[in-house]
Amino acid sequence: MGLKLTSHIEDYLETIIMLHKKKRVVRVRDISRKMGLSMPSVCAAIKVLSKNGLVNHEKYGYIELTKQGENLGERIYDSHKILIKFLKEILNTDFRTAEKDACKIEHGISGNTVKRLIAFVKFVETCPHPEGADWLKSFNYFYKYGKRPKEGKVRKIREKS
Amino acid sequence: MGLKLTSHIEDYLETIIMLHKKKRVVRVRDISRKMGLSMPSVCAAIKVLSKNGLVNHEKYGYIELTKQGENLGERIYDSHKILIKFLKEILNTDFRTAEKDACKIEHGISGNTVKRLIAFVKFVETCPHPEGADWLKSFNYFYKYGKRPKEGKVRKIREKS
DNA sequence: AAAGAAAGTTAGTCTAATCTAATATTACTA
DNA sequence: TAGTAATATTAGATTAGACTAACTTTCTTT
Repeated sequence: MGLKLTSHIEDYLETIIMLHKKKRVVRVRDISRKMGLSMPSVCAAIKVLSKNGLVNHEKYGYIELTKQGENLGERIYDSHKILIKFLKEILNTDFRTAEKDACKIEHGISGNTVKRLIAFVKFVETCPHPEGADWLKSFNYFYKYGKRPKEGKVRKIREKS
Repeated sequence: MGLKLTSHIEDYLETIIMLHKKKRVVRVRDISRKMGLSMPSVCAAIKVLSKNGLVNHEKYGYIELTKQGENLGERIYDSHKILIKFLKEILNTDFRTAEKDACKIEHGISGNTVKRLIAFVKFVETCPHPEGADWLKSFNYFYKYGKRPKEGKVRKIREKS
């Protein structure tokens, strides 16, 4: 099972998955707009995806995901989502930064690391309240003031930059 | 302050910083070996770094970092270290995976996210023992068994794959 | 100090990913 | 349904980053 895609090509696949979830039908133009790339660039990428059996596409038609393409795309998209979650909900970075960073990070990261990250996010989310308050709130306090909150000290801390 | 480097060029700079810490003197061959790239590739990269005022290099000579190159390189290297720390010590991935993943992740990640990650790692490390045992051990238990350990249940869990 | 080995450079090629301009097809609308 | 607008494709250029082969310089060893 070779199938070596570049991270750029994976980006296209991920975008197709995302569009597919919303639109049911995906065209070159949609991808082009979403990714901010020219249509010829998209065309070229589609050809590569097609050659690798990840999409079906006949000239001037819609772009359909094959089963394989859907599987791989979902996997990539899952990494994306977990990263976003980690960046936004745990590190508490702002939305735009999280999106930008996730895109940079997600490719090439090993499956195992993603698995661990997923577990980690779950672990943190289900964390009991060890310090008399929510664990994540404690982190935000820590980030802001450089020290841990005293028992019962944490209220709401909104700090996004 | 423009100075737009590609992530590949940043990789070279980071390698130079790392070598510099150990060897005091850095040559093309060292970089080539460390990165597993040909010497001509390194030469080309050095030219770019040189044009951007990050290294001084005269033909057939050693490669010296300028002040600016050192500053930027250190910054990049710091991100690298914090990522490694997060991957290895918190997510508990094995050494090789951590190194590989850190390389993929580190470029393009925003300064703010790195700052938050640094704080996060510190926060976790200084975590009191809320569950009757070390927090990270609890995570490893959670990763392995999919549920939180009961009070006083966590011993050593070595699980690296 | 001369010869051979190691390191560094130059020249030229290749691939991936982008673009613009031009052309072709399909869709809309008057 | 004919004409225009939107979409898609092809052709061709550019850039970055890598390579090999060939050449030059420096180092080492006898």
